[in-house]
Amino acid sequence: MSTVGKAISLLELFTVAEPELGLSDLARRSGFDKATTRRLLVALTGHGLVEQDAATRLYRLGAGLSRLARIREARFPFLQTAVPLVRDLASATAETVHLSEYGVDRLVTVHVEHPARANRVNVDIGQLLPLHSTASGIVYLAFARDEAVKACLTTPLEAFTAHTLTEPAAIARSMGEARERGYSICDQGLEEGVISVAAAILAADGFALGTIAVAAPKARTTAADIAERGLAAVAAAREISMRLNGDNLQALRRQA
Amino acid sequence: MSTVGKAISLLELFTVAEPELGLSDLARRSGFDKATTRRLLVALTGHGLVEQDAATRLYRLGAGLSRLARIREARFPFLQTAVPLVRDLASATAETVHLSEYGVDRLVTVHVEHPARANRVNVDIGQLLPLHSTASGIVYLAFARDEAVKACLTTPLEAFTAHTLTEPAAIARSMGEARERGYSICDQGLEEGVISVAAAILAADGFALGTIAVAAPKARTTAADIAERGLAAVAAAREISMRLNGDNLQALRRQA
DNA sequence: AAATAACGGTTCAAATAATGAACCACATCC
DNA sequence: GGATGTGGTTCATTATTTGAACCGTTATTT
Repeated sequence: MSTVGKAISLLELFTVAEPELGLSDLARRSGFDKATTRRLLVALTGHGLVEQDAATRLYRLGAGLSRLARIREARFPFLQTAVPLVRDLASATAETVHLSEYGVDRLVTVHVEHPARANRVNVDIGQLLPLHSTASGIVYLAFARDEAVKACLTTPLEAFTAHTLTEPAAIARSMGEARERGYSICDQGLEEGVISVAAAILAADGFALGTIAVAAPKARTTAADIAERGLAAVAAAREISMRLNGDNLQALRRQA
Repeated sequence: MSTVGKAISLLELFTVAEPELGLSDLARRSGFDKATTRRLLVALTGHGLVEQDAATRLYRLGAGLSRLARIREARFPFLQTAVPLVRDLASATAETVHLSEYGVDRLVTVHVEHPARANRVNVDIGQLLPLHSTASGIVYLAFARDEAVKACLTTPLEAFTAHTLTEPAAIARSMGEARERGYSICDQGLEEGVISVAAAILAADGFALGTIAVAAPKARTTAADIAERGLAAVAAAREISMRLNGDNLQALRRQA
């Protein structure tokens, strides 16, 4: 792995659940030597991608990341555009709604709205979603470039639950259904007792760039709920796509 | 420079004004060899910090940055907390209001609200503000740790305009005034014809972590405007500080 | 339409930067 | 007091990065 890759993999150790980590901890988790880990952290800190708490000596992600993310957002106002519609969908469904964006053969959760009820599906910001075992992933693949689909289906697929589809053929079938319906359904593919629907958000070229998904406890979800949420997700995704691409008709080419 | 530093300095070439750059361009601006530049870009792309447009082959900042920035925000909800108050201050003053956060001996502009009028001060997201020649910088220093102040005042200070203060003693005086008033005033320190006021946002330890500033064309700004904006900025900064630190009284220790 | 220049991307011997075992100093904890 | 945990540092050894020269394409220019 390149030195740069190592440095970035240090950044990836920080999560919502554990946003601050010590040097030894980082070294242990990354598998790098303590000296190496520290040198990388110093380099990252020097550019503001990591900060060190003056008192606790713990490391955390730095302000430079906010800066870079905002520059990206200025070019690509994905969050800005999508968040209001995620909120609307969340209040309409009273279930967890999460927004993801494609990045390096996975989907990256960039926003989440949780309903104000105790029994709900919990999704963390920053969580990484595999493509083959989530509603978001399936619908993403359904509207993705062939290369991306091929790349996904030719690697061995992990089974997270007894329900996870790992056969390329089965996944292709799911994708086909999603393409027809406009939304995907994933029944406990990543976690037992969770059922999700998702719709694809399209870039100007007509290919998916991200997804919007509704996740709910299976116990209280009926077939009618699924259909209703699916259609609502499609409407939200379509609206986000249109706002992103300035009503460009090409955006709907594949979804039509 | 470490390889990691080089990779990050590539990220820093992207701005709001130029969010997409080609390989040769990046190599030229960074001063790295084309082969090196590309290897770094590949490493960054492999982790989602950079994306390459499939059609134009241009590079841009990647979705992974949004992810990391959101994880940071979850720990440190600076933007989430501050943006509404930035908006309020912008509509109250009808001038440009910008929010910055400290990062590696500069302030990083993380949010901006522009008034809906043609003649205004324009600030870009991601813009880096020097500490000695901006209202934000002065008030930051006024409430910063001694080390940070020392680090700033012991390096040679650039004069951006004829009005820029570059004497450590003059800057220390400005800082003192800012500490007394609660807000700083910077009269054309960075750009001719622009006058700004700023107030410090404090962390739980009582030291500044960022600033909120109002910037306006000097031509239409009276002494009364300055005082009014200053007090409004202080109120906004104090509110943000309190919300961030959960009404923790310690937050006001130094501002009291 | 041929020539030129600029683009993105690749190669491999040479040069340079990264590595990690052993080492502090300090803080708990038993 | 001894054992184990931190964060941080050193420097000979080692592995990675480097960049001139290369290729194939795609605009410009003549």
